[in-house]
Amino acid sequence: MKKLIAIDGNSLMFRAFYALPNMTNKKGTPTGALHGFLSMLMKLIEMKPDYLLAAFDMSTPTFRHESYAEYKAGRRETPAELREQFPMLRELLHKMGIAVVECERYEADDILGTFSRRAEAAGVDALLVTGDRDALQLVTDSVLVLMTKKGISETVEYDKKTLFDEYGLEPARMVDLKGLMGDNSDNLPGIKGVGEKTALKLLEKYGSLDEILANAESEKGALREKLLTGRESAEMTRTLGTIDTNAPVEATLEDCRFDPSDMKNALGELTELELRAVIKRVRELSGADEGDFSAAIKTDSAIDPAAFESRALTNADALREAVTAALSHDFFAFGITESAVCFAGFPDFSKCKPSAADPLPCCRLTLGGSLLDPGFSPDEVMEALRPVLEREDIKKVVFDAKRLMWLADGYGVELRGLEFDAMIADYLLNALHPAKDTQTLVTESGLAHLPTPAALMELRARMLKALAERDMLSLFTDIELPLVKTLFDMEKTGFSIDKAVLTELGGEMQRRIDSLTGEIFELAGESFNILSPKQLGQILFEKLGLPPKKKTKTGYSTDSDVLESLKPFHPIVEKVTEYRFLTKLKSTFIDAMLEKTGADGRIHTTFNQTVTATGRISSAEPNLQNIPVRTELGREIRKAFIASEGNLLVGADYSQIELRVLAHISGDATFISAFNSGEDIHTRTASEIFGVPREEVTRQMRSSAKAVNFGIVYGISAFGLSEQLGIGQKQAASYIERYLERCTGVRDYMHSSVEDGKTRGYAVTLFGRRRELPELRSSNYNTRSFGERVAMNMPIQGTAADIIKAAMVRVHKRLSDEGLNAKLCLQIHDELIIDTPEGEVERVKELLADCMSNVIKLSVPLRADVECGHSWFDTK
DNA sequence: CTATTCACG
DNA sequence: ACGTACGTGAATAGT
Repeated sequence: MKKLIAIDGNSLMFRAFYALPNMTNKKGTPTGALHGFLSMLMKLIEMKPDYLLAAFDMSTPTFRHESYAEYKAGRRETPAELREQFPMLRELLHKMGIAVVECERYEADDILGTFSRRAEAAGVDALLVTGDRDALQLVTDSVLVLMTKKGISETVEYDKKTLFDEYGLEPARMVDLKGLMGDNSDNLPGIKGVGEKTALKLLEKYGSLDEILANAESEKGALREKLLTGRESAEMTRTLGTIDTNAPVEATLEDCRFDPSDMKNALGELTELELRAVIKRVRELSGADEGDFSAAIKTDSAIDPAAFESRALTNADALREAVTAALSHDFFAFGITESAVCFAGFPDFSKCKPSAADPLPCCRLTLGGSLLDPGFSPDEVMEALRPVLEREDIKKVVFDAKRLMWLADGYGVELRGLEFDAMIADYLLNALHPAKDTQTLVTESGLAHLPTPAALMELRARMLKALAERDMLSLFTDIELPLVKTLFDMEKTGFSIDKAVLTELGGEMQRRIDSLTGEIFELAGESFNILSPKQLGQILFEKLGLPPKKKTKTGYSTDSDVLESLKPFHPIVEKVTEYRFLTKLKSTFIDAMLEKTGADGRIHTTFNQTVTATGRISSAEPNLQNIPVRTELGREIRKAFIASEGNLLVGADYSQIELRVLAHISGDATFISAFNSGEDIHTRTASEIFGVPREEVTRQMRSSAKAVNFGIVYGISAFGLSEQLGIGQKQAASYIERYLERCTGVRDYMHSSVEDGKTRGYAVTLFGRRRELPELRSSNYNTRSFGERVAMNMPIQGTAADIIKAAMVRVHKRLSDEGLNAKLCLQIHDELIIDTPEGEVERVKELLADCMSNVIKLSVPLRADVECGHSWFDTK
């Protein structure tokens, strides 16, 4: 359902002004009303209206003045400080692309009324925003009123029910109430001596003003007299209080269509007026912080739906015909939903623009069928489309190709010839806010209302252009797009699991967990849920009186750092730590993996290609990228991840890839020489920090240096490093200082990555991948500092992600080109695992190391360490 | 649905 | 004076 928000501009400005009467900017210009109005406006825009308008009164007399000269007489004059804010508001609204609506002889109320009726007629929901109770008469099932209270600090939303709950009246009777009570601010008399209480009582008794007046005689005493003498005055008040829902407003609903990204155009004016809080909100809501991507693919003219109305294919002949036609085209754009398959062929790219003359209109196949349309079974559809889907030379244009590959795979059909995946392109253009489906993408770019294949083709054209403008075409075409198929094959291959190993390990753990449970309850003197931080906190800090270290939002922190520091105080702490550790391993890894192992004895994870802000891949359901390795017991779990029958696992991981990337990007002489001469990088760093020869670096020094190197990659801070190392902040700061003194290339990189981030608005990897950095413009110190660390970290983590992705595509291609049966099955950020027939092991080891280390030439060598074994435990 | 905790790179 | 290391996903508790 589309939504209209209509604001009574005068009402809101008055209330905002009286809430902030003295606010001015540095130049002394009053801005309180503007500030209040715009803050409210931002809240309204968060509701994502499709249409938005601000209605204003005109200064000239209205039709109400014409019939009643005293209308609104005796009002205090508008203060000059408020009056001068109106033209500024108009200007701002104009720039923001928000319709300003006025109508000679009518008031803002009437405009709201008129638009609410127009919206109703167009099937659009309306929300009327005002502080004026008169608007409540306009409430219907699809028209709500958002009433401001206490100035503008609070709002109450009225629908028919809440209105009835409060007044006991239908919306249409609200004017009767006003007719009886009158309205001082409008100088409408109503009936003298009748206030809200009496009015409501009478309305409840008689139902309407007309009935009350007709039955005036049956009332007694003073009230009877009042009703009889006030009759005409009440009727006039009601007439004048009735909002005209048919005012001759020129602007149409369509004129009020709203696009948040247009608001960017007002940023200049807002800055001039020093409306800082508003600027921030405008930035966020208009997507100004997300670069100009939406503008780049945004269209002035939406696709004419008539030109691409999809033709329903209702019989086998029509389907065959459509498929035959598609086979003679270069492009095939399609989408599959639960109930339908939509597709269209296109002769070539230049003609993919919508035109009524398109030789192959979109076709729609109903799955399952209905009374009017028998529909096709999914099997029939896939079988019919097979020749098109499997033809490599027919270019497929889709959203989320990997999902479609799985879908086709379910029917034994292979999707070949992937040419464009809008989900991937969108991710490259806007990694922070990836679109969930075609629908969102198509509608948010203003292209069309429906995700038709035609709209998809148009999207393709715009996105390719946007990618080209950003120098991201190669990243898209050579890495991300082919990676889709690589990841699909990896998911399909899966990882073979030895369930017996897991079951055995799980049993051992459970026995230990059970005995720990008893010991903990014994030590605590009661039983409780050890996994509940709340209950555990009570036991540790209240019952046993241990000293709390940190607090969380909700209470005591009981994380592993805290428990570590509490170890000396009470024997229960160590037990709890072990209990936590074991239950974590058991439930997250043992139990979950057993659950996720399929009938084929394998786990098929899902690789997400569009979730991380840096370009990394993520793994889910289950996550195979966080299988334990750091502890001895945890690592045991890897014994259950085994090679297929007759195969071995060949695994390789990049050695220090992020520091090597840092060395390359920063051009730092110390790092480059260290890597080129094959030194241990942490030892080298230690020798720089502590100013001792490399031979004299102790284990302790090396370990500190390692933490510093990590810190550098994350965007160093003295606090973070001190936390990590358990040393003072001063000491940590001095490590960093000495480090940056010695590694000036790194120091300059840290500085310039932040500067570049500020000027460009985004961070970028060696391969051209971008991440927007809205945080750098924040007025909040913490947010801004975070932005700075991200600016330093993203190019490093992101480039490393680019590199392994490129390597994966290469490995995948070579395995297939060279006719090997080895299959990539897992990627863990800097590590690749290949399930390899024993006879291919040597070739695959070589191939893997070669692809990984030679995928790109940096100023330092990329080293990949290769291992092999029967289980993942052994490939280390 | 959010907060906390903890597994990985 | 402030309050932070970067990037993920999953289990659990508790609202």
